[in-house]
Amino acid sequence: MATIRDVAKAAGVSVATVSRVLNETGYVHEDTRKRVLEAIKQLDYSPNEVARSLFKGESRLIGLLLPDITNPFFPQLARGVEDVMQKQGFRLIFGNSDENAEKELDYINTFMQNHVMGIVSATYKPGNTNYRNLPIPIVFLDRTSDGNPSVYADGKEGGRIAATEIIKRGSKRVTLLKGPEHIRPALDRFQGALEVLSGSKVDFYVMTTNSFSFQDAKKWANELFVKYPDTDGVIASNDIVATAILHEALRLGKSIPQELQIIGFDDIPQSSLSFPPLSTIRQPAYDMGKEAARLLIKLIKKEKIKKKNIQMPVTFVERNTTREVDEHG
Amino acid sequence: MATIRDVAKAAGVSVATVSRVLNETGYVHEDTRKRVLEAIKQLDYSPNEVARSLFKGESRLIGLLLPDITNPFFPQLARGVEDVMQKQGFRLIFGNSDENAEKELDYINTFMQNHVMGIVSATYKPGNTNYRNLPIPIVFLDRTSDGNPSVYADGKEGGRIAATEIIKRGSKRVTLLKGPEHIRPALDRFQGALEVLSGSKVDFYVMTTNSFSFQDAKKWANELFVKYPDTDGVIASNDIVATAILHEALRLGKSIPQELQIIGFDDIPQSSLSFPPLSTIRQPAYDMGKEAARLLIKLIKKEKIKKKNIQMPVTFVERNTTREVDEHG
DNA sequence: TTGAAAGCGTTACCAG
DNA sequence: CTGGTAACGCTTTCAA
Repeated sequence: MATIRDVAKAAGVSVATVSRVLNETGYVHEDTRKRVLEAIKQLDYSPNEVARSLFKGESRLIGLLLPDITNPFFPQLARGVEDVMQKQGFRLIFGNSDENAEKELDYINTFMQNHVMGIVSATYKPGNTNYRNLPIPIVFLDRTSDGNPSVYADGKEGGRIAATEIIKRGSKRVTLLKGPEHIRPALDRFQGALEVLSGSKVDFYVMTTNSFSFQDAKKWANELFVKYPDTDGVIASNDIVATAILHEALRLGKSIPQELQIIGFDDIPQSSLSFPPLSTIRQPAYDMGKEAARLLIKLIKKEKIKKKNIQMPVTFVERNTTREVDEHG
Repeated sequence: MATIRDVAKAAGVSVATVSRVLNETGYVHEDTRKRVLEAIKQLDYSPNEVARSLFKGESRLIGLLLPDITNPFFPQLARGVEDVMQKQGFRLIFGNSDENAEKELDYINTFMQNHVMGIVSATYKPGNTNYRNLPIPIVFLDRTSDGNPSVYADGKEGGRIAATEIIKRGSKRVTLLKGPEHIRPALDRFQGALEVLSGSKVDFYVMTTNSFSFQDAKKWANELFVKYPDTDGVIASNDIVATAILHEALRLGKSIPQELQIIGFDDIPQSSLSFPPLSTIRQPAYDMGKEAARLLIKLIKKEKIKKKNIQMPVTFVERNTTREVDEHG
C-alpha cells in the first residue's frame, strides 16, 4: 500500500502538497497538481481512511442496527439506507441486536470506537437507555424514541385501515393479533385496529403473539384456529404471521377469502406471491430506509432540518385474501 | 471521549503502563493494575479503535459483500457470518453489489482503506478481476473462484437430486429452469439436473430465466405456462421462482402436486409457509455463513487450514409440491 | 504557492 | 516492573 509520502516523493513535492490536491484545499499550482495526480495514478494510491479518521476524529462510516436481518422486512429498510449512504460515500457497519439490549450496547460501543458519524437504529425499545447522550446523531427507523429523530410508518392508522376494510368487507367475528408488546409499531397497529373494532358492532377476539419469527408464526396460526374456530376475519400482526395463517387456513380447508379474510402488515415482497395473494397494509420500507439515511446525513452535516420526525403513509394493498367490497351492501 | 492519556494521568502512571494493562502484555504490578482499571472505569474509557488500527495496520473489521440483501437467501448467509464474527469481536462493513463489478470494486477499495482484516464475498462472477492480489484473505461464499478459499453448496448434486426426485415421482414432461448464466451455483444446478434428465426417458424443456428477482419471477412463471402448458413438473432455479410458479399454477387452476410437481432450490424460510408448502433442495445457508466466517478467521490468524474449499451438502426437503413416491411404481 | 512540523490515540521498543 | 518516545498515515497550521 502506497502512502502519501510515497506519492510526495514520486511527485517531488511535500506531503502537504499532496494532501492539498487530495482534498482540493488551499492553493496548488496547476502543474504540480498534475504531477501529483500522475504520481497517484502511477502508484495506485488511495488515502488511508483510518489515518484520516484518526486525525479528523471523523470517518465515512455509519452504524446500522437492526433487530434481525433475517426477518424479510428489514432487508428492505437496510437496502434503502445503504443505497443513499453509498451514493454519499458512506459505508455501513451493521449488526443484529435480536432486540437484546446488551448486544445493542455492544454494537453501539464499537460503532463509537470506530468513529462512526451517525447511527441508524431499528431496534429501540421503550426504556432503553443505550442511546442516552451519544455524541453523534442517531435516527430511529421503524421505531420512535421520544425527542429523537425518526422515520416510521403510521402504524395506528394502518391498524385503523385494516379493521375498517375487513369490516367493510363483511367479517363478523374478527380475530385481532396483537404483536410483541415492546415493539412500538406492533402496538400502534394493534391500538389502531382495536379502536375501530371497539367502535364497531362486529364481535372480535384478541390474541397475543409475542414474536414475529417464522418459527413461531406457525405456532400462532395453529393456536388461532384452535381457540377461535369460528373466526371469519384475521388482522395479523405482520405479513409473516399472516402468511402462516393463510397457510393454516388453507390446510384446514377453509376457502379464502369467502370463509375467512386475512389482512397482514408490511407488504414484504413475497406477500404478492402467496396464493391467494395477501391483502395487506403496506409500509414503504425501502423509502423509509432512504428517508432515514437522508435525515441522518443532514444531521451529520448540521443542516437545517424541517421535520426531525418523519411519518410515512401506510396504504391498503387490496389483493385476494379479502373480498371485494359490496357497494350496495 | 477519554483518551489513554487521561487514564494515565488519573491513575498516576504512564500511557505505556495503561497500554500494558489494556492489552495484558508485559509485566505490571497488581496494585498499579488495579489503579489503572479503576481509572478506566471512572472515566468510562474505551480504547480508540481507529488509533489502534492505524498503528497496527489491522482492525477488527471484516468486509461483507452481497449481491442483494433483499433476496431472502442472503440474509441467512449474512446472519451466519455475523453471528460468528460478532462472537470473535469482529464487526462487519457490508455492501450490496447488485452483481455489478464496479460497485463491487468500489466496496473492496473502501474495505481496504478501512483496514478490514478480511472479506467474505458472495458476489463473484467468472472473469472478475476485482480480487486479484488483495493483501488480505478473502473467502467466497455461495460462489467459488478458482484457487480461492470458499464455502458453497453442492449445486450440481442438488440439480441431480431435483431431477431424480421429480422423475421418481412420476413427472413425464419436465420443465427445467436455467438460472442466470454467470451465477455459478445456478449453472451447477442446471447442469446437474440436465445430466439426469438427459439420461432419463422423460421429455423435458429448458427455459432460461436470467434473474432471481421477485419482480421477474412472476414474468417467468407466466411465460412458462404459455410456452409449455402441458408441463407436469418444474425444476425451478430457486425458491422465489418456484413460489411464483406455484402461484401461477394455482391461479390457472392446476392442482398441485397432482397435475404439476414443483421443486425449488435454497429452502428459504418462507418456503414452508406457501400452500402447499414447497418441496425444495435445501442449502444450509446459515451454516454456510458460519463456516465462511470461521474459515476467514483462521485465514486471518494464519492458522493451518485443512480444507480451504468447503462444500456443504444439499438435501431434498420433501414437502407438498411433489407427490409421494409410489414404492411399487 | 509550497514545505516543515505538530498532533490525532495507540502500541512497542528500549532504558532504567 | 515502569516510563519515555518513535511511529502508524494523514491534515492543518504557520512560515517562508
